[in-house]
Amino acid sequence: MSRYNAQTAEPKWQKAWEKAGVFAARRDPAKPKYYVLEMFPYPSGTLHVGHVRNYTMGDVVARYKAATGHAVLHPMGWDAFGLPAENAAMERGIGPRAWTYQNIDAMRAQFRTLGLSLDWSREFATCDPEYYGQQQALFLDMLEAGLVARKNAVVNWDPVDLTVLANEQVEDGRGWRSGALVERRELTQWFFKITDFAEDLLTALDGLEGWPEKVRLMQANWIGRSQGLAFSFDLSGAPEGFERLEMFTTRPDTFRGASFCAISPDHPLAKTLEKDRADIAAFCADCRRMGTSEAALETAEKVGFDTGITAANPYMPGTDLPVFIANFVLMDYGTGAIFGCPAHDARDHAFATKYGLSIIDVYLPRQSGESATTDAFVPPKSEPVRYVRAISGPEEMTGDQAIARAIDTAEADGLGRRVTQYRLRDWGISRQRYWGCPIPVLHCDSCGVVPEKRANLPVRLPEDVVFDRPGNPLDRHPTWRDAPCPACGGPATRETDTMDTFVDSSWYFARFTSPNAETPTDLAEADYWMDVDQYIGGVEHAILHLLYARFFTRAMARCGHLPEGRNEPFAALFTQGMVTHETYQTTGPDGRARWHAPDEVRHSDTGATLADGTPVDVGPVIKMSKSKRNVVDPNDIVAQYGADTARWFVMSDSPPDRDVEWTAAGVEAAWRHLQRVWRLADEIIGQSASDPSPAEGKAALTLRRQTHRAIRDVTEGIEGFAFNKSIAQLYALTNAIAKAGPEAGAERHAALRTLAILSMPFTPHLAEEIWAALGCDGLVSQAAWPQADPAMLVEESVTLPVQINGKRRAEIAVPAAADPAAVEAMVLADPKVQKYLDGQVPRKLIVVPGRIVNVVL
RNA sequence: GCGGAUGUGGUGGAAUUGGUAGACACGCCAGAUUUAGGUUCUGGUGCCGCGAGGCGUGGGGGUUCGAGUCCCUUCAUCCGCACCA
Repeated sequence: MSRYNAQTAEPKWQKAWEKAGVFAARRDPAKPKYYVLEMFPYPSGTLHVGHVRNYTMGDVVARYKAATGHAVLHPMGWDAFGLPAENAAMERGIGPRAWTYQNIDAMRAQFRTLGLSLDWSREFATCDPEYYGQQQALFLDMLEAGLVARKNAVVNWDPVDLTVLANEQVEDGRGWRSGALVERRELTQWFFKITDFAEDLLTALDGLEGWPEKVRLMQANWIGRSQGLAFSFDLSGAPEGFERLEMFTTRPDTFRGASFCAISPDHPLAKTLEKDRADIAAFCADCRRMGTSEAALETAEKVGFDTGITAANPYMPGTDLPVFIANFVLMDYGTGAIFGCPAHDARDHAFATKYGLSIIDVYLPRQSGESATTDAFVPPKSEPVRYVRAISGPEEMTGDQAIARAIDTAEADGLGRRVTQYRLRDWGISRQRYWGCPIPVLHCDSCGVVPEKRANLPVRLPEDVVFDRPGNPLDRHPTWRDAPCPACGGPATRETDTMDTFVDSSWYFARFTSPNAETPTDLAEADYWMDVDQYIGGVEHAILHLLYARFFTRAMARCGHLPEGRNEPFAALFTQGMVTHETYQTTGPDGRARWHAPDEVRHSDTGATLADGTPVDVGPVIKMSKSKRNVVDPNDIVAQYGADTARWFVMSDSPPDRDVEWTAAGVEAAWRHLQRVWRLADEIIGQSASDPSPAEGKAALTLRRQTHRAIRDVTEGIEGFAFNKSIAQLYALTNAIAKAGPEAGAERHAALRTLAILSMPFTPHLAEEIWAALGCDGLVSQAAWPQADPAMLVEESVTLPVQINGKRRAEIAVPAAADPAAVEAMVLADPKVQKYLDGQVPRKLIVVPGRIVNVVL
């Protein structure tokens, strides 16, 4: 009996696939196309088991689609720009470019050992000048199409690292790396005008039926469309130029409950006031400091500063509403100014209580009619309430009805207009960093901002840079920075900001359709392959990456780089779960906790210990992370067990969208199963060679039925992204073949052939090995997927459970085709049923054909 | 606070969508072979009960001939978003 040796078999088949060019994507008019894509990896340098799971999922789909007659595109590339390369440059003196390409080489080699059905001929990295040069061309096209804007934006500036920080890089008002107090700085930045597409990006979500509902909802909330009224109140006591205060509200029905107005500390009025008033300046400074920390924001008390200015509410003649500067008003949303209605908004209520402002009911509960003095009364807008201070309309209305009427009235009175407001903001893409795609524009003293000539693309990143001090090395690289103005030829300087790396990942899927084109895409290729039929990746990209990609397909279509109307990049999206592992901890002599890697820990009946016997605390099962050291290196697994074992394990047990716990026992089980399949194949092939008995008889027929059921169920599992169920069915088929024994004759041989094809998407190397041993032609990776024969799926006889008053009391065997009346007779004749009947006549007899019988007494 | 999910054996999870709850796997128990590679094979394994039988899908109620599945209510856990006017 031979043993299956993954270490020799796997490289052998990988070479065979490569030699035959099995996975090269080819346009084929005779076949439907299928584009399957997993989110491309960042080349950190090491593959982790999360990658193995993610890419195996895509591989299962790709291999299955190829077997079912599709022209498959399944490419791979590298999301290669980004900050870690610069950090590496600073920490170890290796250039970002060298570091990145070295990582790519290492990871590609690791990927190769997994036996993924990837078309490597299309590989590229986003830091290849051939790629980012086309991205620069896209930028220029979008600039011409009016989709790019240049405007000021406030950023978190780290004065020590000389860099902009993301919100999450600011901790307690300090930079995460430098610890320096973060400043708010206004910079002129480049923006993509994603808000131009806000409405379309929102409404088109309805058509994305292949997306998880959860992700669609998150995107809808992010875009945040709301209808409301834009209006203004006249101010008294305000500085010149601020005679009116522009506001936006979604609840104009509560106008007559207004008791104050509030503006953001960043509002132009606040900024004007703070110039002459030290107390206001101090208050605003306080608010801004708070704004940098999320935790502080959450717990922050609502505070305001009474400016002494008042606003006149036209719907409450004679009242003067005090105007506050308040820490809870956002400049980024609406106009940065609100009116407060304490009776019907919890936050306004808290604010009014604190500053002794009046609380005026606009509407009351229909039944109790109680006033809202202790708590804000905020019923759903669809619920009818009793209006006591409506702008117009009957006493009883829903909030929605009252809002519509209030808007109509305000428009008729010339006091405001109906507007649609979005939460979505334009996408700022400027990054003050080196390792990114240069923005292809120059700044000329006489011509202003000038786009680079297309002939000069790509604007390459200079290679002779050093990271010996903070800041962007492009800023201090005169031979790169200084260049002739493309318009007048005079002296000019290059834009030294580079693009957000989300830009790189917003169109790579389109580039894969024609990775060598002289333009961003080849329209004919894009027309054939796009959109991506199945996209797979982590839910952490549910908002930004996916929204930006959706924006880019629209922008590219407008610029002629994608076929018109092909606006959605991903027809179907699947968000996979993470790989988790137990954590292991000991307490060192210094009293500090230490984390331990799984391979340092020994398990026995008495508990977990280190090699030297030190007891180990087994902690919770959490996402694998370097800091907790609960990681498993795929290299080790592949070297020890082979790629098929790793693939089989990560696809089994847990549904793909849930987390899966990596356990040594689970890997062992996968490995044992694959060995068992091989032993079984070995035995059957040996026997059928000497004894090719015909596949008749009962055992053969049973096995044939089981085989066809397996075809149906494994296929269903793959189609439904329930790979764990497919795996369970493959286990069941293996058990069935083993159980059938030699009396099933040649049927075992046929079942084994089917098993080889059905398991090919999961364990392709072993499948090839069996396929070859069976003497089948060609590669199983190119074999056609089997079809379940409907005749083999129906049973001739079924066992029906019999319930008496809903409790299962007996079973009867009936022919599958038996009609209900015959079944009824058989049930009543059954001795066990008669025992329970005890002479009574059933009131009712329910026969669900093929399912169940219920006798009601 | 708002929004969304998820709760099934010792464990991961199945359940034809209202029709035999626990497929498949891990683990465990018993037996066989005496296995040299990380054995393999057979049988058993929801809980209580010696048994007939009873109970059982987070808890409580309801609809139904029949509920893991539908409705109401409640608890727990997880995720997303957020001073969004």
